[in-house]
Amino acid sequence: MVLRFAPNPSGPLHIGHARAAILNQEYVTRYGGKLILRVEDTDPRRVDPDAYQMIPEDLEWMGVKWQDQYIQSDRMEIYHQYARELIELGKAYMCTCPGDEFKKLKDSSQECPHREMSLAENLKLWEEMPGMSEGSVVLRVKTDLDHKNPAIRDWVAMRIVDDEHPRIGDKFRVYPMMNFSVTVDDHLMGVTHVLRGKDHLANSEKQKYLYHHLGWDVPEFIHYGRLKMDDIALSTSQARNGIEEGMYTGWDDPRLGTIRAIGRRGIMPEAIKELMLEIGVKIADSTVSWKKIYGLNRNILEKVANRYFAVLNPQKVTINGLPESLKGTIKRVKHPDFPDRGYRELPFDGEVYLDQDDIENNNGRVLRLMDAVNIKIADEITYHSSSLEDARKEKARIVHWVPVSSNKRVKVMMQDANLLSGFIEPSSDELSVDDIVQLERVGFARLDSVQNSELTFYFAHK
RNA sequence: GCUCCGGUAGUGUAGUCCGGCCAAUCAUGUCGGCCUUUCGAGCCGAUGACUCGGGUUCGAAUCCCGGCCGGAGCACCA
Repeated sequence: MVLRFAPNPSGPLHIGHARAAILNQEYVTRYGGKLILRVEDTDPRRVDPDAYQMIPEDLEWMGVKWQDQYIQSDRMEIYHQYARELIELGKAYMCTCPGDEFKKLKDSSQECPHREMSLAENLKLWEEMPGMSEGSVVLRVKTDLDHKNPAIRDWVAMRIVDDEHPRIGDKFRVYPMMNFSVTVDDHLMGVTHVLRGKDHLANSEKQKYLYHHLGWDVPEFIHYGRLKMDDIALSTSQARNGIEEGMYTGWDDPRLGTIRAIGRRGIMPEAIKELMLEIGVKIADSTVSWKKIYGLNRNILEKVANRYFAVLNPQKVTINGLPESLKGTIKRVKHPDFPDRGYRELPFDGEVYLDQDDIENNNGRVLRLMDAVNIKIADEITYHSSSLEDARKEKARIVHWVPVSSNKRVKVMMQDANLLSGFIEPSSDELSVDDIVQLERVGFARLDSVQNSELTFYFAHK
C-alpha cells in the first residue's frame, strides 16, 4: 500500500490534519507499505513559507513517519508535460470563455465553442499561455457535459497566476489546479489509497475522468467526515489574523487548536493518536469534546506525572499554637503508585501558603494539610490536632500547601491564556522543561520554562 | 436551488455490506461508592442509544420506501 499525506502549506498543522496524518500512518503500519509526505503548494497565494518547516515538525511530534517527501512546486515541469499530453490526446482544451459565460453553458449542459477546437489551435494557445494575462485562459479537462452534477463538467486543469511563488519565484505563470496535480502525482508516486475529507467527494469524481483519459488505474478513495471541536472553531486564516493583530502570542497560543499549541499544554501525541484511531474514517461528521481528549490524556499522564504542591491563589497563613514537636520536614511520595520514584521534602514550621478558596470555603471548620497537621479555620488559624483519624472525625478537607520559608515562584498559563501565579514546593527545582506533572488538586501541567528560578507551566487539564 | 452523502447513549465508537448469537460493544463524560491522606487522581459500580413512520420477513439497528434532521460540494483554493 502506498498512501500520502498532502497538506497545503498555509500554516502549521491543526487537529484536523492530525486525523489524516495519523490515519494514513496507521494504514501503512497495519498493512505494510509506505507513506509519502507531499506538500501541495500550487497556489502561490496560499503559501506560508514557514509551513514547509512547521509541517514536518508537527508530524514528527505526532510520531508520524514518512518514507518519501515531495514538494509540488518542484514538479511544475511534470504538470506542464502531462497537460500537453492531455491536449494531444484530445482530452483537454484551451478555453478563453469568461468564467460566468462558461458557467451558463455548463449549467445547461452545452459545450463552449472551444471544446471542438483543432489540436493545432489548442497547442498554439497552450504555447502562448505563459504570456497571456491572468484569467484570460484556462486548460479544461473534458468530462461529461451531461453529468448530473454540473460541478463535475469540464473542470479546470491549468490556470495563470500572476503572483510570485514564495519558493520558486516567477519561474512559472501557468499553475496546475489541485485536481490536476494531485492526480498526476498520485499516479506517478504509485499511491494506492487516497484518504481525504468528504469535502473532496466531488474532486474524487472529477479526478476519475483524468485517470481514465490517461489510462491509469484509479486508486481507492476513502472519504472521512468533518471533525468539529467544541470551543475552538478557529481556522488557520483566523488564527493567523489573530496572531498578526497581537491577539494571540503565536501558533502555539493555548487558545488555538494547532498541534503545537496542544502539545505545549501537555497533551500527549498518544492521546491524539488514540482519539483519531477511535474516530476512524467514517464519513459521518463527528464532534469531539475537549473532555474526551482530556480523559484519554489523563490515562497516559496519570502514570507519568509526578506530584507536586502548588498554590495558585496563595494566602499566607500562620498556625497559632503549633506544638514545636510537630515542626520538621514532611516527606511525600512523588507518585503514590510508584514509591521507588522517591520522595519530595517540604519543611514545615507552621507558616504556609494555602489556596484562598480553601480558606474561604472552610470557615469555622477543620482543614487538614496533607501529611502535616489539622488546623481550625476562623478569624485566627489555630492548631487543632495532628492525626489523620482526627481529621476524618472532623470530616476535614485535605488540602495541599506550600511552605513560606522555602518555595519557588510559579506561573500557570491556563487554556484561556489567563496567567495564574503563586508558589510551588521547593523540590520542583529538580524539574526540567517539558516535564509534565500533576499539581495536586490543581491538575496536570507541562513545565514550559524556568527563568530566574521562577517556573512557568502550561495547564493541561484536571 | 441543484448534486451527493449521513443519522447507534451527553460525546466518540463497535455492530449495518452477508437480517437471527444485539433487551446492542468499548471509551469518555455524568452520578454513586471505595481508598491511613488529591472534594478534583486512582479503583469499583451505576445510569444511558439503534431519528421517525410505513413495508418485506417467522425475525430488522441491519433490507426497501417516505418524512424529519444534519452535513459536504456546486471556484481559474486545497
